[in-house]
Amino acid sequence: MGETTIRDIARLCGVGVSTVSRAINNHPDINPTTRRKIMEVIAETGFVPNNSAINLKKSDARSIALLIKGITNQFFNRMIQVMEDRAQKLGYTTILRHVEAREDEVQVALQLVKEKRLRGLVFLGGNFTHDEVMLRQLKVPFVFSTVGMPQGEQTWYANVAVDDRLESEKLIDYLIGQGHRRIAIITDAVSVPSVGQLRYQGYSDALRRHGLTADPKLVREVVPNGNEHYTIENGYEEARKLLASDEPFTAVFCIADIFAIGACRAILDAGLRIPEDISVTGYDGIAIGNFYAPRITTIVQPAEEMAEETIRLLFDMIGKKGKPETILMPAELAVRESSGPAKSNASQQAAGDVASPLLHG
Amino acid sequence: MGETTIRDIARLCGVGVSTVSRAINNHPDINPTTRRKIMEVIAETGFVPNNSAINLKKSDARSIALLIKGITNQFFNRMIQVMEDRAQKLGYTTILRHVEAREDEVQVALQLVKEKRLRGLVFLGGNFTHDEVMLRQLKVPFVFSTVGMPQGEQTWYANVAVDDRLESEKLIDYLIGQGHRRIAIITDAVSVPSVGQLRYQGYSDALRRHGLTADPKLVREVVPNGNEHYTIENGYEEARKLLASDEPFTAVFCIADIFAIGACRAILDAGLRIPEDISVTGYDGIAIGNFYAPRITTIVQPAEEMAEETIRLLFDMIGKKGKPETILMPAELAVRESSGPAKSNASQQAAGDVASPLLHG
DNA sequence: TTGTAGGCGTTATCAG
DNA sequence: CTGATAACGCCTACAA
Repeated sequence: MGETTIRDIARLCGVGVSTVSRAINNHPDINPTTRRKIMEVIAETGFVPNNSAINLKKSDARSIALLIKGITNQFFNRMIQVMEDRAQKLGYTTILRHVEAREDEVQVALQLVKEKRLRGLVFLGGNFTHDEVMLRQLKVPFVFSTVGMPQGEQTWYANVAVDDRLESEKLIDYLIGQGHRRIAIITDAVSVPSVGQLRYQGYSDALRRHGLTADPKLVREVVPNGNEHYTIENGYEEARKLLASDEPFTAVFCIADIFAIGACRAILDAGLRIPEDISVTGYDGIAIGNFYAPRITTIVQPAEEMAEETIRLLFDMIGKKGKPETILMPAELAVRESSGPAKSNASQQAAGDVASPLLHG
Repeated sequence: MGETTIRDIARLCGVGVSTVSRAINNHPDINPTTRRKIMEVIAETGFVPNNSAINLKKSDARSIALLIKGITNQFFNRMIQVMEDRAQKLGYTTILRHVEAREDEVQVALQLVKEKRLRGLVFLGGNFTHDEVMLRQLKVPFVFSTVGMPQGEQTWYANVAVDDRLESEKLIDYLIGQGHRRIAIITDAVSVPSVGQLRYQGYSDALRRHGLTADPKLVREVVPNGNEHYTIENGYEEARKLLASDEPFTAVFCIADIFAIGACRAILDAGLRIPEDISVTGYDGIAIGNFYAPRITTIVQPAEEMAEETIRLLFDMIGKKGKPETILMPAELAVRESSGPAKSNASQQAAGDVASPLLHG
């Protein structure tokens, strides 16, 4: 026997299928008694309508989807809440879809739009190098949010993000202001368009502006292990290598808080102090960064505001009122406990000596 | 114009729909030339088959679903990887579905089974108090994994979990062995069936066994803020209240690592040292616990093994070879930096004095 | 090797 | 108010 269908219910109640359908969907023109009776049978039977059939039939779903890349990115949680709330107020249903690292989000989007008859969608996170041909095939409005984009570059699609490059510069400016000159960076691939690249550029720009230059020996790219780049372990590992290289530095800029936490642990494991020996800074403003010991100095992205702008932009486009815009939101430098003034050269040398035995042991 | 369909492609290629279908699904009996031509047109057009229609049609999908409750639970990531891998090796497709805190996972399961013609499913996390009537309506095999269940209680459905009660006892035994007598607990609702309850019972049992008694003033239940209980913030808040109460204690058992991290921060903020003044322990064994400063002493659940057992059990049931079993896996007590010997009563008092000004200030 | 037709479960239209 | 019936887009016998 296959699953129970709406016809079984109809037969059981001695009514037509359309009547059952009306009962299920709260249609107005149906006898309350009939309705009650049908609902009773449905409850008894445990009948559940087949979603595929519903989707297939429906032409207008009044729903949007949120495609989330990077399940572990705690930063998105708050944004999702806000977006769902706003969409609901506009009478829309929100479909959440987590996209695995190996999946292509545009491909997923294409499928989902067909399957669920979406009115629009939001890409949360992920790379921003997309196959334009595929993207063009998306016939509904969409917004890239929190994805980042090359500074100044104009795109034909909507984009809400923090100016990664600028904010990184802000952070490096602060470190330089604290007397740091040898500043390391732990980042994601700098050679492919990504937030990693943008944040690296900001770092590099800021150094140059101050007459300094990015020392390749202080630039560490995490090696993708498995399919998730942004892990504590990766941050730990790169910081460890940095320390083991004996290259002197007084601060390390991690392009994600999650890296910063790993880096902190590596530094502590090497017997060094934060921030007295080495300052550590992150980027993102995730919750845990403010609970770590020491609390992580970072760039806090305005999650709620970004979520609101994203939804506003999307619905402007859905309502034909708006065109794709690029919106750059301001972020905030939160100076906390993991950073401070650079130590003098002399003591820096001493710290290196202390660390060495541990590192090579 | 509606979306392109398989018929449009057929017309464009001057062939029948079944030929297109065959091309798409890699059927053997089709002329390679025809096939290539069709694929070309599909690529040009950007045609994507409608999933709803496919699901509706299919009677056998050879797929299972993983229903994940608690998006933030990093502990699940590794388990999911393993499960997907094993299922794939068995020729099955895995569908991942994140269940929001407010959603009922059984309801979601019921829908999904119909929609996707699932062969079986796994519930990852969530409460274990389920509507048995609804659960019975699930006509495919399913396994609750990492959900926990009352000790010794036999269920009619399959279950893979760590013996939460026993493992908690183990942890408390260790603390008592370290000389701790006043041990606080930060837990989730103890009055509803949940891992929070089980772990609380283990705590309480262990104390009793040692002739101690659980002091209600040292039992803190997190207050659900929003819909996610397991947050760092909640751990922080309860620890803060505990400290503010001036009730003396030398250790705190947090029933989740995520609480432990919050608790650590609260203790450090109060000017106390870990573990010299207060020992902190967690439960779960999530990655970040081992990178926190101090590293968190905890119960490490065997993620991989649990995942394997879950899949084995599920497929035994799918293949009619097996019946629902309850499998309790052993977990490991990882003693790390956040716990140590209890301090003597005298110095404990002193610490209280130090902390007071900060707490009441 | 290819095309035609029927049906998957639901909703909407249109008569009764 | 209620009940047939035709789509929705795809797959799969079955026929050619």
